[in-house]
Amino acid sequence: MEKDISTEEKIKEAARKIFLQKGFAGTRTRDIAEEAGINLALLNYYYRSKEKLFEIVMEESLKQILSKIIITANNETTSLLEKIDLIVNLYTDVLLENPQIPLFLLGEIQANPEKFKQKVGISHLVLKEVFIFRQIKEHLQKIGMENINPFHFIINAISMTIFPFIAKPMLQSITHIQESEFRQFVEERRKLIPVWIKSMVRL
Amino acid sequence: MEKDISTEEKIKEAARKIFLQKGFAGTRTRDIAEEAGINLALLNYYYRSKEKLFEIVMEESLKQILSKIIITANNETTSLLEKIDLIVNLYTDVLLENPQIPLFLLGEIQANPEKFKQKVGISHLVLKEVFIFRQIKEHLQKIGMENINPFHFIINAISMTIFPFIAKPMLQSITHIQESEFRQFVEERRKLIPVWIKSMVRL
DNA sequence: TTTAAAATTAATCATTTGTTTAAAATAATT
DNA sequence: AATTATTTTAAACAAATGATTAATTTTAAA
Repeated sequence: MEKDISTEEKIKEAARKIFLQKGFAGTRTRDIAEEAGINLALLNYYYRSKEKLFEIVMEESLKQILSKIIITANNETTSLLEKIDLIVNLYTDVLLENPQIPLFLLGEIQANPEKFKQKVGISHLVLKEVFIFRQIKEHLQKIGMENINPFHFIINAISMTIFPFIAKPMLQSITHIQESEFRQFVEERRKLIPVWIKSMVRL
Repeated sequence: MEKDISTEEKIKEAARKIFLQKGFAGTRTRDIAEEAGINLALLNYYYRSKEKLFEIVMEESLKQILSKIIITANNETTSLLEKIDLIVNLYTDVLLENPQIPLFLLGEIQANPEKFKQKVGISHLVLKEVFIFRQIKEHLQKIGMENINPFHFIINAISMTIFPFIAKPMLQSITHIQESEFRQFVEERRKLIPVWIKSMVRL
């Protein structure tokens, strides 16, 4: 079936699985080797060090979670209305497939902020130039709410979409919720969040 | 000034500081000892093991973030309207003082779910018996939205309030946002979130 | 088929890290 | 003041862990 996958790839996938669950410090190279079904030395043979391997996983995860959304948010041809739908749906799709990514990324950055200062550093100004930012600003002026920071609504959409996935492990600890129930809950939110956001900005 | 603080307490406070930032696996007992300004052996002398010390920090953090909110949510004498205000304000207060708690707790649970299954395990049913749950349910019936899960609105309030703190390290990496700006942003949200929530449920 | 290169393995190394020990210093008790 | 209990310290231990080495096997090239 998936037998012709290279050793190199097998290691990266195993690393990804364990890094995402346990984080960098909580992961042992021996666990990665075992998960990948390879000899421990092959990890260093292909990737030099645990750190190098981690950086690859980290960068791919960052890309996975950011690239599409930034492109969508920056698209100048889609309206604010459709854009909200698109972003919520994009995140929901990615997170249903990779529910651990947000907690992994945010946790690693909190544990090691210096390491990421340069890596993902975008200037404060550049962020405000993302097109959706201007769209919200314009709309807020139209409805006489120009005094409110447009960033609030971006955070609202993202937080309501992502948070259930961040809280998932705790929710499962507290409530013993089933995977299917969780999925249904998220599918409901996929449709509800855009409605809520629109009501907030009177769209 | 704070010189008469006991060695035992010094260790716990140092442990708390480092555990919250680096997590259990990322923390070395030697770092705790150094932060506390004590001899390494004293850690084991007072707390037996790193694990025991960690459990204490963990439990206190859980209590810090959950106890007041649950009590508030379960109060039968405050209306839904004030309750929303209270919860958002309570969380904002706690998180401004301890911004790292959510990411710490959620990260540790994701890394080690089994450990917390029993520790914070409340039955699925019990959670639905928290009073605010019934209040939302009743209100939703009143406005003809009884088909929607009340839990959505609890998650909405919590996610919009907590998320900025969870995302703070990443926001700081990406945007180089100042501490004062962040604080102001959160203070704005303190007032806005209740308004948004109320508009969602037409209160 | 022979030879060179690449991939894999078992064993080992060096360092880190949680913990313990035994002695010394300090505080409390008689 | 003498004795006992408590606290603190420096040193060491044992296990864990990331990485390397040298030999072996497999694959590719000549």
